[in-house]
Amino acid sequence: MRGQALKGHLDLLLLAILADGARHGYAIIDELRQRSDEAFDLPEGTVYPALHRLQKGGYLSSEWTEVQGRRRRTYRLTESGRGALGEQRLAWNDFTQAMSMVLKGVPWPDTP
Amino acid sequence: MRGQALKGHLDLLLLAILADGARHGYAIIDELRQRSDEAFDLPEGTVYPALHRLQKGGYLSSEWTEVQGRRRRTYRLTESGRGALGEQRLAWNDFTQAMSMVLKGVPWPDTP
DNA sequence: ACCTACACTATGTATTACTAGGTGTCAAGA
DNA sequence: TCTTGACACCTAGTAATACATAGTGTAGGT
Repeated sequence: MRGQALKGHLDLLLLAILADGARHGYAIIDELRQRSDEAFDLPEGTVYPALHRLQKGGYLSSEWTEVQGRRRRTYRLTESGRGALGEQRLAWNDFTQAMSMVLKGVPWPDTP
Repeated sequence: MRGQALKGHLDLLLLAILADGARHGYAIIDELRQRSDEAFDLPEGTVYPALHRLQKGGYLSSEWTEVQGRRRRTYRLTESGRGALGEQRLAWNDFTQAMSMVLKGVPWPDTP
Protein backbone atom coordinates (compact mmCIF):
# COMPACT_ATOMS: atom_id res chain seq x y z
CA MET A 1 0.00 0.00 0.00
CA ARG A 2 1.22 3.43 -0.87
CA GLY A 3 1.85 4.84 2.54
CA GLN A 4 1.11 8.38 1.50
CA ALA A 5 -2.52 7.38 1.77
CA LEU A 6 -2.46 7.48 5.52
CA LYS A 7 -1.41 11.09 5.58
CA GLY A 8 -3.31 12.57 8.45
CA HIS A 9 -4.63 9.26 9.71
CA LEU A 10 -1.52 7.81 11.24
CA ASP A 11 -2.28 9.30 14.62
CA LEU A 12 -5.61 7.55 14.72
CA LEU A 13 -3.94 4.23 13.96
CA LEU A 14 -1.37 4.65 16.69
CA LEU A 15 -3.93 5.74 19.24
CA ALA A 16 -6.10 2.80 18.28
CA ILE A 17 -3.33 0.31 18.83
CA LEU A 18 -2.51 1.83 22.19
CA ALA A 19 -6.14 1.73 23.24
CA ASP A 20 -5.57 -1.98 23.68
CA GLY A 21 -2.89 -1.36 26.25
CA ALA A 22 0.60 0.10 26.60
CA ARG A 23 3.14 -0.95 24.03
CA HIS A 24 6.60 -0.01 22.81
CA GLY A 25 7.24 1.33 19.33
CA TYR A 26 8.48 -1.80 17.68
CA ALA A 27 5.54 -3.78 19.01
CA ILE A 28 3.17 -1.13 17.69
CA ILE A 29 4.64 -1.52 14.22
CA ASP A 30 4.26 -5.27 14.49
CA GLU A 31 0.68 -5.15 15.60
CA LEU A 32 -0.24 -2.60 13.01
CA ARG A 33 1.10 -4.93 10.36
CA GLN A 34 -0.69 -7.94 11.76
CA ARG A 35 -4.03 -6.28 12.37
CA SER A 36 -4.07 -4.75 8.91
CA ASP A 37 -3.18 -8.03 7.24
CA GLU A 38 0.20 -6.65 6.10
CA ALA A 39 -1.35 -3.57 4.53
CA PHE A 40 0.27 -1.20 7.00
CA ASP A 41 3.95 -2.03 7.12
CA LEU A 42 5.28 1.22 8.43
CA PRO A 43 8.95 2.15 8.55
CA GLU A 44 10.40 3.08 11.92
CA GLY A 45 11.19 6.53 10.63
CA THR A 46 7.48 7.04 10.28
CA VAL A 47 6.33 5.67 13.57
CA TYR A 48 8.90 6.92 16.06
CA PRO A 49 8.62 10.59 15.16
CA ALA A 50 4.85 10.26 15.22
CA LEU A 51 4.96 8.80 18.71
CA HIS A 52 7.18 11.65 19.85
CA ARG A 53 4.78 14.11 18.33
CA LEU A 54 1.82 12.51 20.07
CA GLN A 55 3.62 12.54 23.38
CA LYS A 56 4.60 16.14 22.92
CA GLY A 57 0.94 16.89 22.29
CA GLY A 58 0.04 15.23 25.56
CA TYR A 59 -1.77 12.29 24.04
CA LEU A 60 0.75 9.71 25.19
CA SER A 61 3.00 9.17 28.14
CA SER A 62 6.06 6.95 28.02
CA GLU A 63 8.60 5.26 30.23
CA TRP A 64 11.78 3.35 29.68
CA THR A 65 11.90 -0.31 30.51
CA GLU A 66 14.61 -2.89 30.09
CA VAL A 67 13.81 -6.37 28.87
CA GLN A 68 16.67 -8.82 28.46
CA GLY A 69 19.28 -6.18 27.92
CA ARG A 70 17.12 -4.29 25.44
CA ARG A 71 15.77 -0.93 26.33
CA ARG A 72 12.26 -0.12 25.32
CA ARG A 73 10.18 2.98 25.52
CA THR A 74 6.68 1.96 26.40
CA TYR A 75 3.87 4.27 25.41
CA ARG A 76 0.54 4.61 27.09
CA LEU A 77 -2.59 6.57 26.22
CA THR A 78 -3.27 9.57 28.42
CA GLU A 79 -6.77 10.72 29.23
CA SER A 80 -6.39 13.34 26.57
CA GLY A 81 -5.20 10.69 24.15
CA ARG A 82 -8.27 8.61 24.77
CA GLY A 83 -10.39 11.64 24.03
CA ALA A 84 -8.49 12.32 20.84
CA LEU A 85 -8.97 8.72 19.80
CA GLY A 86 -12.72 9.10 20.09
CA GLU A 87 -12.77 12.36 18.21
CA GLN A 88 -10.55 11.15 15.43
CA ARG A 89 -12.57 8.03 15.06
CA LEU A 90 -15.73 10.05 14.60
CA ALA A 91 -13.90 12.29 12.15
CA TRP A 92 -12.74 9.24 10.24
CA ASN A 93 -16.31 8.03 10.08
CA ASP A 94 -17.53 11.33 8.74
CA PHE A 95 -14.72 11.40 6.27
CA THR A 96 -15.35 7.95 4.83
CA GLN A 97 -19.04 8.68 4.65
CA ALA A 98 -18.44 11.89 2.72
CA MET A 99 -16.02 10.08 0.43
CA SER A 100 -18.51 7.37 -0.37
CA MET A 101 -21.16 9.98 -1.10
CA VAL A 102 -18.90 11.52 -3.70
CA LEU A 103 -17.77 8.18 -5.03
CA LYS A 104 -21.28 6.82 -5.27
CA GLY A 105 -22.39 6.63 -8.85
CA VAL A 106 -18.91 6.63 -10.27
CA PRO A 107 -18.65 3.51 -12.42
CA TRP A 108 -16.03 0.95 -11.56
CA PRO A 109 -13.50 0.09 -14.20
CA ASP A 110 -14.20 -2.92 -16.40
CA THR A 111 -13.10 -6.00 -14.53
CA PRO A 112 -13.88 -8.98 -16.75
CA MET B 1 -14.51 18.81 8.48
CA ARG B 2 -10.85 19.25 9.03
CA GLY B 3 -9.64 19.32 5.47
CA GLN B 4 -6.26 17.95 6.35
CA ALA B 5 -7.97 14.60 6.39
CA LEU B 6 -8.18 14.42 2.65
CA LYS B 7 -4.45 14.68 2.27
CA GLY B 8 -3.64 12.29 -0.51
CA HIS B 9 -7.27 11.68 -1.43
CA LEU B 10 -8.11 14.93 -3.11
CA ASP B 11 -7.09 13.65 -6.52
CA LEU B 12 -9.54 10.80 -6.24
CA LEU B 13 -12.33 13.21 -5.39
CA LEU B 14 -11.58 15.45 -8.34
CA LEU B 15 -11.28 12.57 -10.76
CA ALA B 16 -14.54 11.15 -9.45
CA ILE B 17 -16.41 14.38 -10.05
CA LEU B 18 -15.01 14.65 -13.55
CA ALA B 19 -15.97 11.07 -14.32
CA ASP B 20 -19.49 12.43 -14.55
CA GLY B 21 -18.52 14.75 -17.36
CA ALA B 22 -16.37 17.79 -18.09
CA ARG B 23 -16.61 20.67 -15.63
CA HIS B 24 -14.84 23.88 -14.74
CA GLY B 25 -13.10 24.43 -11.43
CA TYR B 26 -15.73 26.43 -9.67
CA ALA B 27 -18.41 23.93 -10.63
CA ILE B 28 -16.27 21.12 -9.31
CA ILE B 29 -16.04 22.84 -5.96
CA ASP B 30 -19.79 23.29 -5.95
CA GLU B 31 -20.57 19.72 -6.79
CA LEU B 32 -18.07 18.40 -4.30
CA ARG B 33 -19.83 20.40 -1.62
CA GLN B 34 -23.27 19.24 -2.67
CA ARG B 35 -22.44 15.58 -3.15
CA SER B 36 -20.69 15.40 0.19
CA ASP B 37 -23.54 17.12 1.98
CA GLU B 38 -21.38 20.17 2.79
CA ALA B 39 -18.63 18.05 4.28
CA PHE B 40 -16.15 18.93 1.55
CA ASP B 41 -16.15 22.68 1.20
CA LEU B 42 -12.77 23.19 -0.39
CA PRO B 43 -11.07 26.54 -0.83
CA GLU B 44 -10.08 27.56 -4.33
CA GLY B 45 -6.46 27.61 -3.27
CA THR B 46 -6.76 23.89 -2.73
CA VAL B 47 -8.64 22.88 -5.84
CA TYR B 48 -7.10 24.94 -8.62
CA PRO B 49 -3.51 23.93 -7.94
CA ALA B 50 -4.65 20.33 -7.69
CA LEU B 51 -6.32 20.56 -11.10
CA HIS B 52 -3.15 22.01 -12.58
CA ARG B 53 -1.17 19.20 -11.06
CA LEU B 54 -3.51 16.59 -12.47
CA GLN B 55 -3.36 18.14 -15.89
CA LYS B 56 0.41 18.31 -15.74
CA GLY B 57 0.38 14.63 -14.90
CA GLY B 58 -1.70 13.92 -17.96
CA TYR B 59 -4.84 12.90 -16.11
CA LEU B 60 -6.87 15.86 -17.28
CA SER B 61 -7.14 18.00 -20.36
CA SER B 62 -8.60 21.47 -20.34
CA GLU B 63 -9.86 24.17 -22.64
CA TRP B 64 -10.94 27.74 -22.22
CA THR B 65 -14.54 28.61 -22.83
CA GLU B 66 -16.44 31.85 -22.44
CA VAL B 67 -19.90 31.88 -20.91
CA GLN B 68 -21.63 35.22 -20.53
CA GLY B 69 -18.48 37.22 -20.37
CA ARG B 70 -16.87 34.88 -17.92
CA ARG B 71 -13.96 32.79 -18.95
CA ARG B 72 -13.86 29.25 -17.70
CA ARG B 73 -11.32 26.53 -17.92
CA THR B 74 -13.18 23.31 -18.47
CA TYR B 75 -11.49 20.12 -17.39
CA ARG B 76 -12.02 16.69 -18.83
CA LEU B 77 -10.74 13.24 -17.86
CA THR B 78 -8.16 11.78 -20.18
CA GLU B 79 -7.87 8.07 -20.80
CA SER B 80 -5.02 8.03 -18.34
CA GLY B 81 -7.15 9.91 -15.87
CA ARG B 82 -9.89 7.35 -16.11
CA GLY B 83 -7.35 4.67 -15.41
CA ALA B 84 -6.02 6.56 -12.42
CA LEU B 85 -9.54 6.95 -11.10
CA GLY B 86 -10.01 3.20 -11.15
CA GLU B 87 -6.70 2.55 -9.47
CA GLN B 88 -7.18 5.13 -6.81
CA ARG B 89 -10.61 3.89 -6.07
CA LEU B 90 -9.30 0.40 -5.50
CA ALA B 91 -6.53 1.83 -3.35
CA TRP B 92 -9.10 3.76 -1.34
CA ASN B 93 -11.04 0.56 -0.84
CA ASP B 94 -7.98 -1.28 0.39
CA PHE B 95 -7.13 1.59 2.64
CA THR B 96 -10.50 1.83 4.33
CA GLN B 97 -10.58 -1.90 4.76
CA ALA B 98 -7.18 -1.91 6.43
CA MET B 99 -8.26 0.98 8.62
CA SER B 100 -11.37 -0.78 9.78
CA MET B 101 -9.36 -3.91 10.56
CA VAL B 102 -7.16 -1.88 12.86
CA LEU B 103 -10.07 0.03 14.32
CA LYS B 104 -12.12 -3.06 14.93
CA GLY B 105 -12.30 -3.86 18.60
CA VAL B 106 -11.41 -0.37 19.70
CA PRO B 107 -14.20 0.72 22.01
CA TRP B 108 -16.17 3.82 21.09
CA PRO B 109 -16.24 6.64 23.55
CA ASP B 110 -19.11 6.78 26.01
CA THR B 111 -22.07 8.40 24.29
CA PRO B 112 -24.93 8.39 26.78
C1' DA C 1 -21.62 53.06 -6.14
C1' DC C 2 -21.15 48.93 -3.78
C1' DC C 3 -21.43 44.23 -2.82
C1' DT C 4 -21.84 39.41 -3.79
C1' DA C 5 -21.33 35.49 -6.58
C1' DC C 6 -18.71 33.87 -10.19
C1' DA C 7 -14.10 32.41 -11.98
C1' DC C 8 -9.27 32.01 -12.21
C1' DT C 9 -4.18 32.61 -10.77
C1' DA C 10 0.17 32.80 -8.06
C1' DT C 11 3.11 32.62 -3.92
C1' DG C 12 4.24 31.13 0.35
C1' DT C 13 3.67 28.14 4.61
C1' DA C 14 2.85 24.21 7.65
C1' DT C 15 2.29 19.62 8.25
C1' DT C 16 3.87 15.10 7.89
C1' DA C 17 5.16 10.47 5.95
C1' DC C 18 9.17 8.80 4.47
C1' DT C 19 14.31 8.18 3.28
C1' DA C 20 18.62 7.38 4.90
C1' DG C 21 21.57 7.10 8.00
C1' DG C 22 23.20 6.04 12.76
C1' DT C 23 23.59 3.47 17.72
C1' DG C 24 23.37 -0.68 20.39
C1' DT C 25 21.75 -5.66 22.21
C1' DC C 26 21.11 -10.50 21.63
C1' DA C 27 20.81 -15.19 19.60
C1' DA C 28 21.81 -18.39 15.94
C1' DG C 29 24.62 -20.17 12.41
C1' DA C 30 28.73 -20.60 9.43
C1' DT D 1 34.77 -16.35 15.98
C1' DC D 2 32.57 -13.69 13.06
C1' DT D 3 28.62 -12.52 10.80
C1' DT D 4 23.96 -12.05 10.09
C1' DG D 5 19.46 -10.92 11.34
C1' DA D 6 15.86 -9.70 14.48
C1' DC D 7 15.09 -6.55 18.03
C1' DA D 8 14.87 -1.62 19.51
C1' DC D 9 15.69 3.10 19.37
C1' DC D 10 17.01 7.80 17.33
C1' DT D 11 17.57 12.06 14.12
C1' DA D 12 18.19 15.08 10.05
C1' DG D 13 16.68 16.03 5.80
C1' DT D 14 13.34 15.61 1.73
C1' DA D 15 9.11 15.61 -0.87
C1' DA D 16 4.43 16.07 -1.32
C1' DT D 17 0.49 18.73 -0.74
C1' DA D 18 -3.61 21.11 1.48
C1' DC D 19 -4.25 25.51 2.70
C1' DA D 20 -3.79 30.70 3.56
C1' DT D 21 -3.42 34.81 1.38
C1' DA D 22 -3.60 38.00 -2.02
C1' DG D 23 -4.57 39.50 -6.47
C1' DT D 24 -7.27 39.97 -11.27
C1' DG D 25 -11.58 40.55 -13.60
C1' DT D 26 -16.92 40.02 -15.01
C1' DA D 27 -21.90 40.13 -14.14
C1' DG D 28 -25.93 41.34 -11.72
C1' DG D 29 -28.58 43.11 -8.00
C1' DT D 30 -29.63 46.90 -4.59
